[in-house]
Amino acid sequence: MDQAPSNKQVAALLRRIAGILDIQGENRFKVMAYRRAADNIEALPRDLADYWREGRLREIPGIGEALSEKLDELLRTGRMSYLEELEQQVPPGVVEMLEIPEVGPKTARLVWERLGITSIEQLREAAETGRLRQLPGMGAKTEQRILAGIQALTHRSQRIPIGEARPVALALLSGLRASVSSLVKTAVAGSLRRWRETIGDVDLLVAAEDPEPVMEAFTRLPDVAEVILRGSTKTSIRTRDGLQVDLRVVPPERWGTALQYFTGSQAHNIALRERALKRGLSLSEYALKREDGKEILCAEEEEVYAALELPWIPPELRENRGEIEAAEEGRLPRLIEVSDLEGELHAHSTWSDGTATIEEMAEAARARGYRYLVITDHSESLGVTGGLTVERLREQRAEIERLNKRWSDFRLLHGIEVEIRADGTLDYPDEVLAELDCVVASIHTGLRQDREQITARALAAVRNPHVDILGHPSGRLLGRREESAVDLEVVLQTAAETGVAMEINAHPSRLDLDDVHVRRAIELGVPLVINCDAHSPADFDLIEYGVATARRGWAAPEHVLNALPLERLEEWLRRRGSGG
DNA sequence: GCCGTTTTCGGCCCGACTGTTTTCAGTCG
Repeated sequence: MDQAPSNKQVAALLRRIAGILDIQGENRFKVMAYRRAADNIEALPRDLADYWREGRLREIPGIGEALSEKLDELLRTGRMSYLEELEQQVPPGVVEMLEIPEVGPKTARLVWERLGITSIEQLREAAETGRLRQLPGMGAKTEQRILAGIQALTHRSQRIPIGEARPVALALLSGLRASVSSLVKTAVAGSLRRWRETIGDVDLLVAAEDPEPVMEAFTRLPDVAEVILRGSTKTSIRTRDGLQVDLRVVPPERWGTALQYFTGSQAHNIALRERALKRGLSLSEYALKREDGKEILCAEEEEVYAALELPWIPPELRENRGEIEAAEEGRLPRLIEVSDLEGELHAHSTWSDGTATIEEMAEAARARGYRYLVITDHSESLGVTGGLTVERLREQRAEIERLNKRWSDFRLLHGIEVEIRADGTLDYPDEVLAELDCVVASIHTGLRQDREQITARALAAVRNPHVDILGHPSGRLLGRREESAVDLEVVLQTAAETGVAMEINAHPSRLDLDDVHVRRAIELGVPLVINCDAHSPADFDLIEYGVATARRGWAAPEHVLNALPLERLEEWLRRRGSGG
């Protein structure tokens, strides 16, 4: 085949196999093995084809003999005969039904075999005309649930960027705290607590002696549009803007096991429970249970990990990507924190498309305790942003020098976010870039170029001795625009040679680099910068999203340039040779 | 299907909620 399938595409094929096997009633552990392999392949920092070429497929967790042979066939020939064979056995429409919430493999198989239904549309008709209820175990309510599921599928609530989910979750929690006085503890759990870049549904956890008034208050919050299910300890609602929120209430003495469990990830929890079993313990959200049935209650999360002979593991690492092994061996990194940061290296002002003056931006940065700020307005060719001509750029430098006379505890540096043009050249000649303290090079246009072309552009910037940082390297906008076709592996390897830093753009619509490539960058020795790409003083608050992404990529302060004090940062910039 | 400081064979996380049930199966996370 001319182009190797993407990791996402391979994962989709494996999930398709899992779905068919599931419908056929295959061993559920076999089905799970395919799904787990799909998850692991999707989380790889490099193309599966790279591992294949290097003969390292079986080093990927969850890939054994059978799967490596199937993947080898796929990568060699572009086909997978096992899947083709399976697809002959179950109609595609039946597999599609698995996408419907409330419809699982048993239901899909039942309606197919007993009623000959082979599409979602036929399933809808059968539910509407009351034909489903003639099947064993199915009644009118199940028909309604399936119809609601099909409805939900058609305008399905996609995973939303964390930047949209987090404020909603925090608002619901504070609403709950305001209306119930008996809450002992509250927390955001699930993927939000792990700071995943997108959120499927929001998990909230409350410790209280009596769950009933909490449940009651929760379903009455003003933002609640629909109560999906209402139990004694678990309630799910949908907010007006379509976000599903699950609330669990637990007794305070069981808070530790509950918070651990509801934080996930599922893969991390499974690994932890397996570890518990090896120690003669069974772990659930309620307690650790010994073989004699005696419960060990954990009021704090630390106690859960301690019982399993592990140090506490930060939520951002809980993806079963080696964190349990690292914890066991005392190799957990000291993850970077917001308070480690000394400054910001990517900020705009009214000189281009920012909303605040350089002075206002500087004072805002200084008020946060930063020691430095690099002003990086847009370069000339990005016309819509009011990009700077060389002449304006030099006027800006004078302004920055003037402002710098005010502070002894803070310093403005003069930089640029220079456009990497569609032909791969930079927006300013080298001698202009050489005048600047710090150069961020970014791609904003021609993002749909093919892999070869756009990678060549990124490489040209990474190889330019005046460039210090590659800005938002993948170009993605979460929920709105896929990443460009750029070959990040090649870019990172080249950056490791030239010493150019990669940006972790903290804006929650970008989070670019993502966690997986942050970890790869660290592995290759590429320096990182966590930048807000601030266009206003309020944007500095977004830094927590960037720090969380860095933490998910196992970043420690020593991996991050803007954790350096000013003097050492300037030294680094001077050594880069862009200016200084 | 995978995997191995109890195993190369025999395990593989654990529980809530719902509906159609009179004891449990299916789905979800």
